Amino acid sequence: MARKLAGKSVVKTPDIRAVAALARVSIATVSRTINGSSAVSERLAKRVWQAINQLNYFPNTHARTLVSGRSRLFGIIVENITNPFFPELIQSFEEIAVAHGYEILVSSSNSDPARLATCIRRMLERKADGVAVLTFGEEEPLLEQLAHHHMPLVLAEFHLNSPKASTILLDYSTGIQAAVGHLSELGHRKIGFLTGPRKLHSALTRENDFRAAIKEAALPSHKSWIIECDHTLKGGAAGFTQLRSLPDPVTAVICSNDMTAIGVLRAAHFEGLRVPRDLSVIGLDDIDFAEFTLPPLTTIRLSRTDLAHAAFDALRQQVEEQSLGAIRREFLVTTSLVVRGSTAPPAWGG
Amino acid sequence: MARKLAGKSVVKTPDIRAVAALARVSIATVSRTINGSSAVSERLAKRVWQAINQLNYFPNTHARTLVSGRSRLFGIIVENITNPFFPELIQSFEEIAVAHGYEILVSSSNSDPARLATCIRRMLERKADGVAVLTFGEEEPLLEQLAHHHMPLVLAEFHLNSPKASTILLDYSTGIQAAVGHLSELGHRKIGFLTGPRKLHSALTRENDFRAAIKEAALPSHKSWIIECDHTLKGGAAGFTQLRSLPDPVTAVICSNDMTAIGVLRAAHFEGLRVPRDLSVIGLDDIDFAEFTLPPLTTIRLSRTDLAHAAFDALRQQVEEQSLGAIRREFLVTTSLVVRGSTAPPAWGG
DNA sequence: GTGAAAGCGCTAACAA
DNA sequence: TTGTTAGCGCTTTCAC
Repeated sequence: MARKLAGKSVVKTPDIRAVAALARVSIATVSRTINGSSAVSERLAKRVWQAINQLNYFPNTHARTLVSGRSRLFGIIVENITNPFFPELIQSFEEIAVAHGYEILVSSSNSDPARLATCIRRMLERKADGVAVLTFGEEEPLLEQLAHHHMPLVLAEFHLNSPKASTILLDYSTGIQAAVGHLSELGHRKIGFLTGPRKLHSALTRENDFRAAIKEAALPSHKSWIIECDHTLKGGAAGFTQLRSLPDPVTAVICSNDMTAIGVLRAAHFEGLRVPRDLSVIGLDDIDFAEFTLPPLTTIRLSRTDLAHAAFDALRQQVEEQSLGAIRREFLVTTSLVVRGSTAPPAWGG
Repeated sequence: MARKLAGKSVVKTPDIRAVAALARVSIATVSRTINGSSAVSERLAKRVWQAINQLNYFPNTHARTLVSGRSRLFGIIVENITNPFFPELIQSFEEIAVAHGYEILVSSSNSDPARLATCIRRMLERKADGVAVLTFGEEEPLLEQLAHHHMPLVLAEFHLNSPKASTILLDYSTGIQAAVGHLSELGHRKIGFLTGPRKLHSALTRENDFRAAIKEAALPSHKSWIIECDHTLKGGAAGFTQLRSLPDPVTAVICSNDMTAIGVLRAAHFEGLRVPRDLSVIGLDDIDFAEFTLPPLTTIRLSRTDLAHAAFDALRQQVEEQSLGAIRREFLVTTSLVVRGSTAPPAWGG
């Protein structure tokens, strides 16, 4: 039907039959040669590979998926592709996946349950072999749906009660403790915290780890020193303003992510405050930009490559491990402090 | 085989036959109802939809693709997902695509021909219905391969001689002229330009447009005022250093993209220069960050949503338009100047 | 070690 | 308007 178009015959892309014909073998032999699924004599294998190269043949993944039930497609759902942390994460995940012969389906939920529902539906329709849910969010009810379809899953910071779900544990406390320790050594006593949206697990965990670190360091704390922001640049700027209006301002602030911290840097500048002289600022993530802010941002590094690796490994184990039982269910990714230029001893107060 | 696992029978995801059986119609009727491909009586359609909902059925896209030859998959290849311009672009493209029932396959070439080859191969294997190549690059030879497979294509700034390829023209000159005009009005006479890698079409075009604008404004020009950078933060910083070492330094600089400009901002700060008092800086792209640099970046805006729309429309026309001939082959996306805080009259020289 | 043949779930041509 | 049926390109029994 599409073979003749305006009288000009169109070359059809070669299929397994064309290869078989050229190599003078059966299509089964071609399939076996490509997949290495069972032994093929060297003589025939050679002829097959020759034919494949000659025709520039590659298998139709859809046909393959249809019969084998495996798509070699991994989904990755992130919170917000517009926060540089996530592209960097996706980039790592893609590299690893492609190196292992997988393709990826990217979606961002934008912390919107309706959008997440669409994402999930798309993953289901495309028959992803597994999905990494790196939204750090509060949309668990929806995830039940994925689990219900027996979709291998890996979640950040959340346990789903499904035999096919594993969890990546994020150890923020190591990095946060280091940050509080660093500030304390510098002489700061009054340290604020700009959290992310509290509906996010990750934000809540970070906040709790901060509280614990403050307590452990025997530093004073005050309710008004912890302010809920939204992990965006604008949110950080707004948070700063709120922080400054306090009767008894802090001398240092730790932010739930780098975007927030960068927002603070900017707002501080506009209000005439010099960082770090008048205020020390620490971020969390260590996005590529962090090194290029003014001043360069001291931050708690959360490795994207570690996270991507953990996510991919978890998924692959679920999918490829037939020895059910030997599967690792929990993966740990840790954090560490990177000291740059946005922290210094307090100029006043202390 | 997978139906019995540890003695527990697993529910198979429903197929079209299950729906047909439940609705007491043929599978063809189910297919027709879903696709609206030909009229189905209301009575039966209602029964079908009921069955679909009851079973929570959705079609298997792979089977669909196999028989129809259409995957409803669009590829998008970008230059570097780590430059915030591209995630913002991908986000727009994804939104539009999903709204029209398409899925997207994201890849980044990193300006590496070998990687681009892999990307192309992946698009071909997954039988993308079309690919938007937004690498702004110099990898045309490879694209011939895509064109050769009759893959509908849309390219930025490059004409491919294929009946299935269309082009998005980027009008940088409007924005660049405005930038030069703005600087000139401010009193600047010596304006530098930090280009991107010259192997990129876009970088070369921007540079040429800059030269033309300078000429038109009757401003002086000097070979050493144009420096090749690489569109990264680090590259911008390096470019700045080079610019400062000139015997007769410029008072303003336009950068080929925002990343470069942000790198300049940072390097200038470290060398003790104040922007914009000592140096005016203009970027290009207007990434989300541009508003949050110190000072906020004056920049030439290139709309991601416009670009994404153009790319999607171009692709969709190629794929869905059967009336060959009525297809638009060229799309135009324009640029404009956004004045913020990184430009001011020159303090000295002028 | 190799080939023949039965589908995977769906669309579309053809019949009724 | 509806149903029957032939594949789409591939993997995987099952014979040989």
